Amino acid sequence: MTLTNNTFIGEYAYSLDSKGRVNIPAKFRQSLSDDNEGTFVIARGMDSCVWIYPLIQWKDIESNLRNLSSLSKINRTFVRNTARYASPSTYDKQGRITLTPSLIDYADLDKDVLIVGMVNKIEIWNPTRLDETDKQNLEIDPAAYDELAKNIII
Amino acid sequence: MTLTNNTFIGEYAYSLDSKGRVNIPAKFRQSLSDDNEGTFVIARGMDSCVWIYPLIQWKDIESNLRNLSSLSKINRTFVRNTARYASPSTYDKQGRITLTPSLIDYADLDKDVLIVGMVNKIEIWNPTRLDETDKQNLEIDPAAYDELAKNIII
DNA sequence: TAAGATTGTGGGTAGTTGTGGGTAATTTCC
DNA sequence: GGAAATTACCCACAACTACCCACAATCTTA
Repeated sequence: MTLTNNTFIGEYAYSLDSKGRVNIPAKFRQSLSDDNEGTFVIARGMDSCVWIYPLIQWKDIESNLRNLSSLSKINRTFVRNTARYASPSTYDKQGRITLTPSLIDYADLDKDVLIVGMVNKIEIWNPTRLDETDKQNLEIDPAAYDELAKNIII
Repeated sequence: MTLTNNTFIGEYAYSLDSKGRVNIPAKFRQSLSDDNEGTFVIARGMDSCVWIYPLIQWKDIESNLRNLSSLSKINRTFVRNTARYASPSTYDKQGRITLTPSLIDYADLDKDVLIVGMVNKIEIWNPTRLDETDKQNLEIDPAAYDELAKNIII
């Protein structure tokens, strides 16, 4: 049973093989709508993890970047930082995508990885790094949560 | 897998040979639409790097430059600086374009170069120069940066 | 419960890609 | 006009990547 198209929830323990491939959980693949042509775009996450977008979602980001004039320095920096670490990856017959060495290095990925559904995108983590990040986040400012509460009903 | 036509993302470590040739990453060449006839226009970047446009994109820029009245001094300067160092370059059977000595000098390129996809164009960097530029950009106004990011949901 | 289908993981192979260098054609300069 | 330098085109090879097949474990279905 899939929820909405291009929507990803849940957590999976998978493995990264010697060729830099990770399987995308079957449930996630089923959720990916056909117009993505089996393609994701992998990029640097804002935490030390890999972000995986459905292709059409990335195209949206891309068209926004396209409208930023390179005359302005801040625009150039923003476009560069966003586009630089991104690359498309179509899954193979087995449902795996290939990560770039640069991203594997950035997210400090080893054999065992954790795949996390983030609703509109997917995260790939080194389990240890995620633990650490979780612990740090316990110290999150309660006031920040209150602020967030204004924007979302759960 | 290619994204949209004439769209370039990702980062590649390539090398500039003794004849001033650099390979254009295969993914970038595949993204180049046929009406470009395998031709790019190389120009001075606004940072210390080389900018590479698909031919048809450059033609667009040309027509924009055409509309800048030469009555204004800044227009004249801008048009001159943009047009002056630009030159077309068709890639060879191996997928390489030849850079002009003047541009190699401007971007301070050595053997090892970094090729960066900037969505609508390509940048070629001396890796050391890019590092330096990255560091300088940390001093960029965070508020302005956030403002940009706010409009693009990533 | 048993048979069949699906899913995650590993590895082999053929084609592609990046890089170096050689030779012929073209241009530049005296 | 001819020599020197530059440029454009071609070939070769090593490294890498995409694609294919195989198999075990799990889930589905009758």
